[in-house]
Amino acid sequence: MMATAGLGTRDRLVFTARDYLDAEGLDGIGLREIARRAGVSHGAPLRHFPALSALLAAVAAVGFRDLMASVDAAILPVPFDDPVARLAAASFGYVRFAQSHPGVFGLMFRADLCDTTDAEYIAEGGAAFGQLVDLVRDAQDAGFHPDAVTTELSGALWATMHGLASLHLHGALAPTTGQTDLDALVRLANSLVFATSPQPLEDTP
Amino acid sequence: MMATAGLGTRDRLVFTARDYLDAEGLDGIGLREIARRAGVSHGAPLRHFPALSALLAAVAAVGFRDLMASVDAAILPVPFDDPVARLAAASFGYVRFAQSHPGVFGLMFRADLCDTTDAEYIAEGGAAFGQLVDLVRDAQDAGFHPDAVTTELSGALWATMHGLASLHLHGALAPTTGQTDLDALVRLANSLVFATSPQPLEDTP
DNA sequence: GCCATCATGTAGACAGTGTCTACTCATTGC
DNA sequence: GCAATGAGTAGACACTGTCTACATGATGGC
Repeated sequence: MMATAGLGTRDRLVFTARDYLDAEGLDGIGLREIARRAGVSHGAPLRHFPALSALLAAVAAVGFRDLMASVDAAILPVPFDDPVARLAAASFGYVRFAQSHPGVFGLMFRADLCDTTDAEYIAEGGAAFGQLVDLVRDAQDAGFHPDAVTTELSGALWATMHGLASLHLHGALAPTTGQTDLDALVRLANSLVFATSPQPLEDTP
Repeated sequence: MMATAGLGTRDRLVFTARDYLDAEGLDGIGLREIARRAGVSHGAPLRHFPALSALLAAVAAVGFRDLMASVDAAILPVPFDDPVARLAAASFGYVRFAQSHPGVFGLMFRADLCDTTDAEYIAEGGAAFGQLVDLVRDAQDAGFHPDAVTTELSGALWATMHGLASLHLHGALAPTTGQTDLDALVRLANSLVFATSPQPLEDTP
């Protein structure tokens, strides 16, 4: 829960919505509910956003920043001289953000709720992908699939972690795989993708 | 578009909803809209389903059957004696279904729209995952990550293709990766996962 | 044959939604 | 001092899913 005192109405609406998503999830969020919790009338949000989808796009943009922070935190303890390990660690940062903020994470990829043409939404989403691309480029320089197109390789790796996070939040993985520990599935996916790199990671004298 | 003449009202509602999803996508679907298109009053669907979410769960169950058929069609031309190639081919069946029926595919993984406790929904979803597990088991017998837990390995592979399909439908992949051909990304993801199997696929005498 | 029962469909009501509009009020700039 | 603007309120509107009362038609028991 974030303190919203001292903020302007616009920012208070954004952070109220974020708090709602963290507390109640994606279900039941709406313009009137956000306005109620922010202590303003149901028409007030439309003075700051042209529609609900614009407000939610602003919330999603904050979510992309928080996602990048979660990835940063995950790779922080991994030494710079092991770029593949840093990339693998980023996976945990991604799914852990999805796990700790399922409402915001779900919102970020819902085009029917977010105005995906919003400039801030596009900018923050692009920055988050850029963070991944940088990690992938370093890994490629260290011998990880060096011939692949960096953005495409990034997209494939992104999809793997995004799929794990999405299916986990949907509740589809636990009853089918029998595995309730998402970290274990990430480790397995990482071992599929990273452990068998065509270029060996260690020097083999 | 499926002919709905001669069907009972219940089935006509399900197939009308499926036609709507194929034609218009997930946005704007609703109980009253389905009833209008099926030519019945807005209250009629509730005589056959306790709520809209139950009707949509029935639509999703049909979707799981269609998904299985798409995967079956994709592996059909691949010979039985190459289980890893069959598994790789299944990936294309999965994403191609998502591409050709984005509305139904999106619905199938939306717990806020579908009643995920519906018996038929659970049964068909489980059957679809079982189809994947069988393919994975055969691949493991042929040397593909033979030590992994089959259901967990299946979940990880499912997540990769599910993530590609989801992000593609969200429109996130094209502007970031620059790649508009989803099949190319599936090939790349497959090459990440399959090409570098720890056990060589060919005999190395 | 008749009558009760039940399944099915209709129409209206109700509470809820997002958005639009008219109105109020405080602040700002000239 | 006053016009103009930004911000907030309250009510309306069309729409939604669900509930209820009612009509109708088929079925089964006597």
